[in-house]
Amino acid sequence: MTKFADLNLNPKVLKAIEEAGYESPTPIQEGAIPAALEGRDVLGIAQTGTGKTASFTLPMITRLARGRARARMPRSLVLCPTRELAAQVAENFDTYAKHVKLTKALLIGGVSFKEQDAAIDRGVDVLIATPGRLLDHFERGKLLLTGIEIMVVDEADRMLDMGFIPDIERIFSLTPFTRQTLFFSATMAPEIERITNTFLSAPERVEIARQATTSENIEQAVVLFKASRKDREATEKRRVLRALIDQEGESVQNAVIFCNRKMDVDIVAKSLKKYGYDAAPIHGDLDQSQRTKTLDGFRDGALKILVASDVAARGLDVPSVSHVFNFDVPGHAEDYVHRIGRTGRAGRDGKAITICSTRDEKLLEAVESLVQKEITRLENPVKVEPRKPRKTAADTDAPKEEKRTRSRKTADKPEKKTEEKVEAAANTNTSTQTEQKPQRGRGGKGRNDRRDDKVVVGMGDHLPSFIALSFAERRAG
DNA sequence: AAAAAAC
Repeated sequence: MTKFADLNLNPKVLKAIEEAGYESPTPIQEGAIPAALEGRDVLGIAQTGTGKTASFTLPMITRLARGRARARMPRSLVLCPTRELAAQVAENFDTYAKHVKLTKALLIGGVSFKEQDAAIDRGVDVLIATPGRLLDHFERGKLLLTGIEIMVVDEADRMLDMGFIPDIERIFSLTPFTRQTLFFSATMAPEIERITNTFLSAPERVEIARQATTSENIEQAVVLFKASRKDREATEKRRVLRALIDQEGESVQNAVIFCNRKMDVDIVAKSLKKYGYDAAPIHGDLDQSQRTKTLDGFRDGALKILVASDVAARGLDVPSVSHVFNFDVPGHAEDYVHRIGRTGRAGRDGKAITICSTRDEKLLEAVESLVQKEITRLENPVKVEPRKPRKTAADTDAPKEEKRTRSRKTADKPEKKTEEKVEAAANTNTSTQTEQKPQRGRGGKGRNDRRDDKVVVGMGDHLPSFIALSFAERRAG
């Protein structure tokens, strides 16, 4: 079996690898490192979790260990689709370059330019960046890409999904064509194929068998969920989620809960917190310091439940998670594979439970045909409640709160939008919660009096018809 | 129907 020691890496890099506790390269590393060390282009087809990052950082450090960077002329460039991924790559450089003198800068959005500018001015060997911020620096004339010796494109298929390909092409065109290019993608979509044909020359192609289906040690289940009433769908769905978490009990060491929308990420996280769960949200509308803080807390075990958008579905290096819950069935079946791949890593067992609303059954079919198996149906852990009186105070309250959320959303205060949404969502929750508890009588117009539907409360029978509709329906109609 | 990424 090949050892790192057989790979011609810089002895100082080997020492750091050893200290990190590694001895043998993964298949992608074994395939990519020798070619990269020879200065050849590499086309790596592999997913996260295969050791992809080290397959380019190790040879890069070895090659960059000689020579020094000049001001504003970085010697190498790594492009990543998300800020978190870029930060992870930077950490990887720190780990393996700790015995080598190497300077680096992390150029990502959401943080101030000042420190980034200063680092570039000093001169860096490695620039790790998301495309938007990199081009921003370039356009300010702060950066020259003509000194790039090695360029890495990480997670190219995700860049494609996110519409970054024009940016990537532009960045390629700003670097010398003599550069070495290391290009990584999980799939080879036609557009990716085109890019590699244009910008790579005689690459060493290293392909790691794709996890076409999901790993065997992940137990998968789905709960088919139907709301008792349209306007209570969101509330009841959150309730199903809590019941599922409770049902798993102690076996939930840590979990990621995925939602399809950022707003739901906020609402679900807020709601879980309210009910005493240790949960925090992460998505692209939260500011960067918050994102970093939350993710760090989750990594070191201080936070138990991460409620996430698909920002966390791919590429995020979250240590093995015991559970993944899909609050929504993902809109793209492939994302299902990425999401549940957050659990069952490194041979450990994991469990993935998906909540599927009636309207998402088509999406579930798509998922099942992709993973090529039928996902075990789980009984809805929330028992059907005895029929409730048709109208309660909460029923008239809740839509009012929603209405407020909506009008606030249109206010021109973009910087506070997210915060207000959460706040409004929390208000919605409050009324929701009340809804499930027995109502206290209120000036003789208590619950019992209303059972016969005789007493007029709030708007009484004169409910504008749109109020009874869900948000989605209002928007659609 | 969405998320991500620049200010």
